[in-house]
Amino acid sequence: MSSYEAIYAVVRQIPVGQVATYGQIAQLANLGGQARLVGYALYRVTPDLAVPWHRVINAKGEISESPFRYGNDQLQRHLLEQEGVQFSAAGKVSLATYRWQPPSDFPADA
DNA sequence: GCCATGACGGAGC
DNA sequence: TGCTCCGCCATGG
Repeated sequence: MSSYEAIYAVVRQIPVGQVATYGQIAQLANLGGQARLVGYALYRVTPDLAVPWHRVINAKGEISESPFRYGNDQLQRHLLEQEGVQFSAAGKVSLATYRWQPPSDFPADA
């Protein structure tokens, strides 16, 4: 059993065409902002969990590469582009445009 | 049970 | 504007 369940649950709430930052996920998952745990959780996520990990990026709107993941930054970018997310020339996402805005009554814990 | 590491974030220089 | 350092918590050896 892992405490990552909350993290996965939150990530699964991210709608198509939108993205969320690690810090945002951490907050929604009641981690208080411990983005590291989110990154670690996504690090050990597997396709079996059916978690849209590709919609989670860092606070800079960039995709963090992970050579150990089954999908590299190229795949993540590709998946996002398929969902309608546009990347800047620097390979960054406009958080101001695609950042997921969770409802005020988001069931982070309940 | 302790030590080291990790898809980050924010402040400081 | 860009880089570096510290902090936070959980997992793995």
